[in-house]
Amino acid sequence: MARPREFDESEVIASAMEVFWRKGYQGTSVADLVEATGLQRGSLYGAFGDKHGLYLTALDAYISSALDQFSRLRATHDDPVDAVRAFVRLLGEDSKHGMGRERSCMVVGACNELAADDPAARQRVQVFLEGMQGAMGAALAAGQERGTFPADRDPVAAGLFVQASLQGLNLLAQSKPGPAAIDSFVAELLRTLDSSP
Amino acid sequence: MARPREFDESEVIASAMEVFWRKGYQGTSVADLVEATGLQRGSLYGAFGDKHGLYLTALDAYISSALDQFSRLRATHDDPVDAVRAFVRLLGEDSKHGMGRERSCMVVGACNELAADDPAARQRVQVFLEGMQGAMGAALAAGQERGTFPADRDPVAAGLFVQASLQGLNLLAQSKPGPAAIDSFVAELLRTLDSSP
DNA sequence: GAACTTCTTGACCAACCGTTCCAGAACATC
DNA sequence: GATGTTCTGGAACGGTTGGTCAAGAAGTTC
Repeated sequence: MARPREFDESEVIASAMEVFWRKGYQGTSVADLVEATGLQRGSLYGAFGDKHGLYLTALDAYISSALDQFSRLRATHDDPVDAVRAFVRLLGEDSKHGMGRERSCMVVGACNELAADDPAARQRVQVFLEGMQGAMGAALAAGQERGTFPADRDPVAAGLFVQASLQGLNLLAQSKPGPAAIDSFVAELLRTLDSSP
Repeated sequence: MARPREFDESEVIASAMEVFWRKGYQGTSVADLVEATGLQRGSLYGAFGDKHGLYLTALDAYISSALDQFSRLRATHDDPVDAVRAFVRLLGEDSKHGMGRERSCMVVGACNELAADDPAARQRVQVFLEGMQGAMGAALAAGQERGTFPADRDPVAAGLFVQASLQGLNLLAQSKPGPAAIDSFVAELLRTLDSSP
């Protein structure tokens, strides 16, 4: 044994995630990371390998926190379909708050920037998609048993649809068309949860 | 008058658009552009100012070609709602073809990469959004008069929703979950065009 | 407290970035 | 064919990039 680390690894990851989230992978320089985390280059490279490794670690943290967020909503809502609704509303509010600044989805950023050429990043995107769609599909299926989601719909397809459609919020949030557009989008998306085929 | 240009400007823009579309703004180096366009740096800078200017030009070309694409569909379909359906199907097929390679929406890329810090790019994104949503809203409103779109729905809100939701295709295309997921998404999105509130 | 291991720090590096510049080529005009 | 203007090609530039490295600091173990 020898000298222990002076930093809290999870705090460093959180700081790095914040920067990568806001500026993207290519838009973030190592100097940015040094400033954001408070660590020097040597420590950063010693702990995470390189910039790419740190990005993947930050992306993992983002993904599991996003999945946790939905799990918590399921736990605090009796009706699983209400949990889905709450999730959609929550992301809509987030989009309005950040309004064009940093509030988009980090996974979408990873997808557009890296997924084509970077298998490791693409695998993370897939984990996120499958996890989110699985959780949503399960919630809607549970809703069917409770009678709160139309019995004649396919819960898996609906879960996939909701999850994918939510990406439209990125476009609306970052192009700043105003909160009304976001509210309209959220309302239309919620509407699809109530209608039968 | 003096020596005329040896290149076709619109061909150069098309080549540049292709590269920017595939690799993003920051992911594209001037060397890439030299290779793709066949022009040398001097000519490139002489004709378009700088990398940023060339990008904006390429983005403009992409946007007007996308708007044209929908216009053509309107012209070739009697029922305006069918034109919307055809557009959705077309983008779905595109997503399957490119499968994770280059086929995402260039505007979404611009949005994620530049819109936050670059007013000129953000303005382009807004033009695209408003143009697309306006065209879709108009088509759906025309459908209402023809009786092919439910009279009790808001065509503007529905147009915005379809347009924004289509961005979900980027996620599905680039994370390669397979053609079945894309078909499922397209089917669900088309379904929303038929159901009343 | 001596020895050993690991962490931290910051200077340093080669490679690449976007951009500039200029000499020479190519055309239009007269 | 001389003149003037623009375009082309490629060398060159300073700045930034991601990544390395060595020396000293800080613990842990015995």
